[in-house]
Amino acid sequence: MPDEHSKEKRITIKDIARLSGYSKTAVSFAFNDPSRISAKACATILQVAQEVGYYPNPLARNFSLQSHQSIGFLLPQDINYSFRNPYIMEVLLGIGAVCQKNGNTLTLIPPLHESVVEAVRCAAVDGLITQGMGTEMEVFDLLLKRKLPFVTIDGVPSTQIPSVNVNDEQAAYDIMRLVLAAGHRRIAIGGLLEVIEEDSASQSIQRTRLAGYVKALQEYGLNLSSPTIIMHTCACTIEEGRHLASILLNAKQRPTCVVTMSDIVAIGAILAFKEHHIAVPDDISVVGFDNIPESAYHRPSLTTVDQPGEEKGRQAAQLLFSLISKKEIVERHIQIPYRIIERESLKNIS
Amino acid sequence: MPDEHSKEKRITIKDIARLSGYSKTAVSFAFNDPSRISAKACATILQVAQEVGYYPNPLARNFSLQSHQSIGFLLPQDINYSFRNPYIMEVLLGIGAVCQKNGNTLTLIPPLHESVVEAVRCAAVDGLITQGMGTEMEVFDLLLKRKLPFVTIDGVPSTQIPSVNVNDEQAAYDIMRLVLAAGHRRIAIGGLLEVIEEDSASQSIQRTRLAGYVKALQEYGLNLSSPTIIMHTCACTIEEGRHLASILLNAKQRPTCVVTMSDIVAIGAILAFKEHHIAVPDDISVVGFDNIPESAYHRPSLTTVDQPGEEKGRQAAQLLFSLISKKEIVERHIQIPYRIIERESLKNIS
DNA sequence: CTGAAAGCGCTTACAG
DNA sequence: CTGAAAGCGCTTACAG
Repeated sequence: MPDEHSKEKRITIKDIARLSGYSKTAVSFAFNDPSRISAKACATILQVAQEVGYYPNPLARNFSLQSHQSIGFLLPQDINYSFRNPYIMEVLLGIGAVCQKNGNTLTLIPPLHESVVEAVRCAAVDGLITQGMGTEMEVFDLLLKRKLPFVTIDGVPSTQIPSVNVNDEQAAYDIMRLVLAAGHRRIAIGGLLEVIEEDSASQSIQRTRLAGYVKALQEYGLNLSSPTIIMHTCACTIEEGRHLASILLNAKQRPTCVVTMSDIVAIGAILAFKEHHIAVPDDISVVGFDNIPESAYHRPSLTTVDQPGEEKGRQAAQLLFSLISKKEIVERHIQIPYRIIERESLKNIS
Repeated sequence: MPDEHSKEKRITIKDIARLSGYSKTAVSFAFNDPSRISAKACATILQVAQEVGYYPNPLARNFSLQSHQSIGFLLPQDINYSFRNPYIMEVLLGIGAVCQKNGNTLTLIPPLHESVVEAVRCAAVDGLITQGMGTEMEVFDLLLKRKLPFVTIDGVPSTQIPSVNVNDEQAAYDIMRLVLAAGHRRIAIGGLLEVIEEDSASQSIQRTRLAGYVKALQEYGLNLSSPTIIMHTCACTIEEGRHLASILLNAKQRPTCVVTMSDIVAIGAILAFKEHHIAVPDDISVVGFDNIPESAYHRPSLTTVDQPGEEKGRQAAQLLFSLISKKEIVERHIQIPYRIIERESLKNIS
């Protein structure tokens, strides 16, 4: 009986109004715009609130204001993959830093019940950033329907969709040229290519990069159908890199160079080669993409394409906040510079 | 005039009710519990919703259900520090994996307007996980007032507060003993110690670890006041590790071993020593804490305490979800095993 | 099976 | 300066 009123029943604005003798309006103003009420009223209200430990319920507040004070980062894959990729972590850091500066939280949105679409439906955010999502995904439709502002990172730039990318085709072209110039002609290409095979209408960053590879190959009289060019689909994880290597080990004609679309895959492949006593780059060369910090430390260090994940995250978040606040957007398509990084993992065999 | 009604005005449940000829109740059921209405009603409603691209507003839904479908991860420091620490990333991965499994999002909560308290006030989550927060923080008061379930990782276990830790005192004791057994007597200790100095009533994991160090030192007739023992406060970043090293370089009597409370600090220190041509471990030994992946790759590899960040994150998240759903909790204080990892960075000088 | 209505806890134009 | 009241868009007992 004594703690009858402490019976769960969380305290609301109503209680504070009653307790302080002011209206709910006044209580609300005390917290949000004290200048609208007298100093005395404000003091009394805050005092009472303090005593009973009241603070406006964020959920109700957000609902009333129709805002979440949070943006989302949509993970295209299982979190166990995404989060193990240092490149994604760099992107995350960039996004997070901007959120922090803007007083927002950052909502990580993994596939819900294994469905990205489902996750987007339920996402309680003011806008979101996608990473590595192809245009084939119905996700974008949904986003447009929900009128939820969003920005893609490593998506395929289409005029309607705000994006942050490096020039993927050019970067892919550059690194493939480097490989070819080093004398390699038997080349394996590893990337998330299943998308491409399945649905020729769909676009993805892998396809964009592939176009760059092809352009370079053609200059050397090669193409994807050439007998010395092997393509193999491969998700963006270290294990898949290992797996890719093991497959190549068993190929009749082993390639002299493996071109991957991700450092993490390249590193996985190198590890597997090592385990099978295949020396990189002496027996086989490997090149990556991203230039994650590990690619410099790793032995052999990785020849790769440097793209600044953190900067991409930052720019994407800034763009998103501009979209949310409906500021005039100067440019909805941001292109970040990349650099080819030559290190140890590519050997000149010419 | 033609697109008068497309005038922003997002569609709501009301519109679907009107359009479909059913009530809002029916529309709601169509999405949440189709068994409560006729198949025909459901089909009609879903059909209409489909056509106009309607889906229940998550914010309103959450508000009505009084749930966010999201848990928070409270970052004690600037995101630029937290996110650069691989150990934190491991914890994050563990938490994230459980969120994904439970169909929740994970809200990253950086200090809001540089205030952790402010951040907690505004956090729109069903519960949260803190990492590395001392008991001195008013944050816990607030959490209790808001009746928000929470779990601490690397906090100081107090009976009222659910926690996930290794046995920090014992682990610290073990590694310090290892250092002493290797013959070291001039020892520098680096950790976030300012808390301790400022407020002796406060508790923190650093203090717990320090107690372990002291216990080991005493067995060798030493204590924190011994002239050969140097303490230096040091935040948990690679730069601070560098800074710590530069200070020790200038000490009159250089220590023979640096004991840090974090691998990232240890690595920073080693890098700085290297730059000053001080060889680790030949000129000076360094030991860490955490056993982040880098500490195995790094040259010299790091002697350290292995604590599984991912596992800690996972357990903390599972515990939190249990608290939120008010399941019977078997154990509110989880202790995870640790291991001392002996590698290259500690030299035997006896 | 179906729907009118209360309720979730705030914010904020509006009138006084 | 102050407060009654509408509104944010859902969910869900409850009555029919």
